Amino acid sequence: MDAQATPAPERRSRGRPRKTADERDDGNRRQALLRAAARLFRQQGFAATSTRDIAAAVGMRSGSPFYHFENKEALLAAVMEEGMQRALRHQRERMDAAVAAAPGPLSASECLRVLVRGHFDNLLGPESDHIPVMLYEWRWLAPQPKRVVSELMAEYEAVWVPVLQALRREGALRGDTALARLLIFGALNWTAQWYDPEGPTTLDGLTEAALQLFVKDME
Amino acid sequence: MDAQATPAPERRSRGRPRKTADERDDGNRRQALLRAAARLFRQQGFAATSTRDIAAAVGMRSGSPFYHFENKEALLAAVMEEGMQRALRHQRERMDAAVAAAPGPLSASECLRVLVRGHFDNLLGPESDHIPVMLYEWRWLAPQPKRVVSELMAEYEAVWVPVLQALRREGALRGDTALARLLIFGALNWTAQWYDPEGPTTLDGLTEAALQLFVKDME
DNA sequence: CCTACCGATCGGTAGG
DNA sequence: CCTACCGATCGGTAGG
Repeated sequence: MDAQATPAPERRSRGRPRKTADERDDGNRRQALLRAAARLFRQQGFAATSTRDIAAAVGMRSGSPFYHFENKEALLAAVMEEGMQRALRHQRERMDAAVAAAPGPLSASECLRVLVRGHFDNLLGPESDHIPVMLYEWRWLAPQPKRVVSELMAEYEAVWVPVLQALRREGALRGDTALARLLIFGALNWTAQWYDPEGPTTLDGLTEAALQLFVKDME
Repeated sequence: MDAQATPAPERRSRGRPRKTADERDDGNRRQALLRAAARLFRQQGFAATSTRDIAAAVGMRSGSPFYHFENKEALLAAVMEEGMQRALRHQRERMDAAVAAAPGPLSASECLRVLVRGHFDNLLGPESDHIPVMLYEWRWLAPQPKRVVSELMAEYEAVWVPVLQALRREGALRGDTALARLLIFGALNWTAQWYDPEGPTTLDGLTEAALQLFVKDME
């Protein structure tokens, strides 16, 4: 069964047109794989997505993703790490922009609004597959990248802590702030399950709904 | 490769001890499969759990689950349907008990407390694998059971609607109640990702934290 | 990055 | 419910 008549490896011209130099070898093939992996891991989950699916999505053959990534887990790790890096950058940019635009210092609830709105961008905006993958496919991450991504997540969440504590001092938030933070992130992260960008609610509207729910004494 | 010398099917005595009459044929084998499936689907996800894993968990051979269930999807559907039926029953019992125990009528925030506390039982209590499976493996459910389970979920959520509307009338909740409900369920459902029953927080404590976060003007 | 594989595993079935 | 399978698919690799 193994041995069979193999046709001579004749040099037939490829079906697909040859790629020009700047389409190839950019390392943008790697980027294309990452984007496709993020989308498919989100749609179907890590376990149900084959490396063949990912290869096909970018026009490669089944073995080729392994030229760019050591294995399937490494692809997942790269998706999550890139997602978290981008989310962190976006969080910083939004916060800096809000501080720069405000006439005076930002109130704690204004800070929270900026953080929540930015989180919705990271979670639900365009090119936002990476973060839902990180949240919902976490169990498949190998121990080593798990530590790396955990630290990035801690960094992301650390920005929220003083904001929540300030709200608590104002009386706009009650109870344990650590539990409040976990519950708030739950409410926000769960939107990835039901939010429809085509629906009537905008990300700004969603942000207001969240603030009305979490923060007391809002004018 | 297919044809090979098959040893005569001699009647050798089984390695496992024979089961007594009341251990067998109860339909409790079906129940055992459901429990094992719920646990494994929760731990590893639907796609990564093999029917062999489930069979082995209850001491069956690889083909035997298909004597009880038509296919793997039917097992998942049964886990979710049973989980939702039990959750609904538990919700009704808790609510009835609270009404019976109270001296007067229940306030809206007292109602919400009962609902939240019961939801944590359904999600995090003992024998609570079914509901997290339903929440997190939803995408694998076939269209027909999806309709069935959807209706059960709608029934479960419908109990919350008048409670949230009453809170809104009191001023204890602001903004759109439909959005508030989705955000609240998100906060509650996400606890399945991080809550540790061995940790310092009890389900009662978690309930209080949730009510402090969601409900304004709590004494 | 493709070709041509391999060994392992999986859902499911026929027949008893 | 077990035995003994099957066809399909999967992650990954050697060699170019």
